Amino acid sequence: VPKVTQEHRDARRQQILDGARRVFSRYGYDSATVVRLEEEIGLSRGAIFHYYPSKREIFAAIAIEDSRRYIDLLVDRGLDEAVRAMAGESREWLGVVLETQARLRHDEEFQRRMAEESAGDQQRVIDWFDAGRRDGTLRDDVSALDLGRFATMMINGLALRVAGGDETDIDSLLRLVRDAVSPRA
Amino acid sequence: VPKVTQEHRDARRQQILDGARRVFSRYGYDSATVVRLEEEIGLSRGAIFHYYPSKREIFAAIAIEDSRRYIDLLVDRGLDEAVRAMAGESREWLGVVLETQARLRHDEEFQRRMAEESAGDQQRVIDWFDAGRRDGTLRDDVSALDLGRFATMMINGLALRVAGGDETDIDSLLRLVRDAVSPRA
Amino acid sequence: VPKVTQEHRDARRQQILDGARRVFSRYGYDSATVVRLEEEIGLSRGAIFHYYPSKREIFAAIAIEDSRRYIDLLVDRGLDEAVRAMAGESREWLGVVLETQARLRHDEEFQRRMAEESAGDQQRVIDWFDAGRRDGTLRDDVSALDLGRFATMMINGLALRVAGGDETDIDSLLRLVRDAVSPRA
Amino acid sequence: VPKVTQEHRDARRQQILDGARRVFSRYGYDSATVVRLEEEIGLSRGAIFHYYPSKREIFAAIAIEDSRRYIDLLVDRGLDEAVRAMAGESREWLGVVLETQARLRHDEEFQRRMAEESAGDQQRVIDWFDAGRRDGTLRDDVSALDLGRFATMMINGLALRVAGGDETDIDSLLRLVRDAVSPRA
DNA sequence: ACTGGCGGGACTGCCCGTTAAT
DNA sequence: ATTAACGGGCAGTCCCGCCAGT
Repeated sequence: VPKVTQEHRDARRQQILDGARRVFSRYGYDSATVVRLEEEIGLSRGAIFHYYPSKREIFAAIAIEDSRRYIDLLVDRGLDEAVRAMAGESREWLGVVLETQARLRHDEEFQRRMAEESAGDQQRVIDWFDAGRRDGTLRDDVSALDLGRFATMMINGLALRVAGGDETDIDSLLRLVRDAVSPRA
Repeated sequence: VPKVTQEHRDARRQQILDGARRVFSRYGYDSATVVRLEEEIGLSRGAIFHYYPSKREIFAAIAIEDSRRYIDLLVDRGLDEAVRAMAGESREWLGVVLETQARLRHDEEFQRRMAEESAGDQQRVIDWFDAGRRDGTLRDDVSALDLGRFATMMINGLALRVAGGDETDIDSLLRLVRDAVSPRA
Repeated sequence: VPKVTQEHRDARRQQILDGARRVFSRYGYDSATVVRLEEEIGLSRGAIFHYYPSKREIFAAIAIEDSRRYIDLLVDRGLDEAVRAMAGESREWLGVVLETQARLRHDEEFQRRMAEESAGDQQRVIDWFDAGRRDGTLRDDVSALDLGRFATMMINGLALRVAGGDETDIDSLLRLVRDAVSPRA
Repeated sequence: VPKVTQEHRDARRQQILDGARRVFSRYGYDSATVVRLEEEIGLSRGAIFHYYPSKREIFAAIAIEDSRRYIDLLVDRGLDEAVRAMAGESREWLGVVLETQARLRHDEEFQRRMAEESAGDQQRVIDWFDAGRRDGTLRDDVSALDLGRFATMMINGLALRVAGGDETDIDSLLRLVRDAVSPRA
């Protein structure tokens, strides 16, 4: 009769996600073996698979959590702040962003999973860009959809840089990005 | 089929690289098993490992070949044309670009290998941007190095999009990129 | 079958060693494939490699176990009894003695492993011969070290014979050995 | 139209056997890969397999050659000289003696091959010991067969020592052996 | 709730011998 | 006679997930 609280369960799930995030980021999905997950998380195989049915599901949960966090950042604080925040972010998070892209490319099942889960999130991004176009802070000769695509490309490209360990002059970068999306003189 | 001409050997090596590129791009490095390589290349294990000592070396050879091709494109035809060409490029190539980034992040040995191999290539990119700044086609309030970084980020971000199968309005994208790197009015 | 007693684990380890000994002895180290180990031991790859990290380590464990047993025999019961016991021994044990010699010759890593492990055992043999020389049961015009070497050569040679399946008249052999090591008239 | 002499062919066969002996002795039968044979012999795969149908046959040829040489030594020069010569012999030869014993134990096909080939040789050894018994240089209370067995055991044991790289005081050893086989006072 | 023993599939790379070509 | 490309089998071992046991 174990009888544990919901809080305990939630804490365990978060413990698993946090440990797993570090491992996925450090080694990549395939080299993130279950043994490494056990070590980093501090729980046994059995416990981990008690909360999540498979390694893939653990990764999906992390991917969704982090993707949502990135969109919140953009919508709440704006592109400028979002880029700046990301550049200063932990390499763990960025590593997961990129690993997610890799899974999306190669794992159809995972692709479906994420499409379902993040449909609403995509819309929030487009809405945000649309609002910017209407209030004059963003150029309106390019569609909100294309602006969104551009922003995502930037972010992904940036993640690739930072996660790869390369130096980046964030101010120069922001100047270029701002000039790309601002209304033309 | 021994005592064969150098042409034959070169053709075989290219056959291996071309088949392997498709497999790496389609499945990712780890899921590109040797069985899949055999099937796609059309040669047996024995033949493949006769020409390359390991799967890793095959991948490295492809990565170097493709990286060089991407830089040639930029230097010879300009950023605009390069982006346009890439967007229309085969998903195989883009897949390898991204898979290369992933290996760079997780595989230190591979990282060293590539650093040695591509030292000169990096310089060519910076030189090209420097020339653009001096003849007034690129803005000069941002260093050539930072312009190069921005371009690489864009390219990588684009690769991520295209390889992921997403639609992209290339003209809108180019307008944004051009406005980012052009001299301010 | 987890959370199991220490007895269970010890029994499993012994089960692995006993099965493996038969296979190593029957086929030799290289031809003792993991499949054959699985069959003879009656456990899966997963189970076997759960207890020992590699085939080499399994062999080392057996070699150490058997080497110790042979020395105990000599020290406790004397050369005469030891030879007699060995000649009547299972071919498994003798096979391992010889396979150990082979590994020692070709596998430097294994050589180091065994040297560390059996340093003390070598001394026990020399001490035993030294005691024999002093109490007059062994000749004293040859050093204890050389007597020990002779005995080991005998034993190994005998192992080679018995393991090879050849008949041996053990009484004749013992007469020769006794006359070799006894004090001269 | 190659047109080579019989001398050329014989030289090639000897070249193969000599190189292969070194490799078999150094690495053991299984780890003596064909690549290593090629390197040490200085001929290509094709050439080697042109003269011998398989690796196994090369080894058998060496084993027979060396076994005959060892018996010649005993019969022509006596036990004392034979032991002394062996102890000073190249480790290559001794290595092959032991590797032969290993093959005999594990490879039935090889066992048959050698039995056929060396039937006459065994008889020569027994005859030699029988002669020694009759002319009084060897004890006659032990059969020639058992004396032969003892000698072979000693030789094999010695080979094991020397090939293993251990030091041996050959004079002490000879004293022990001589006292074992000489007529009792 | 949590542990860890265990099964069995799959991976890369090595190895021997054949054979087309010179 | 000699080369080396090539096929394909097989080796060790790692890895995920299941489930018996506490």
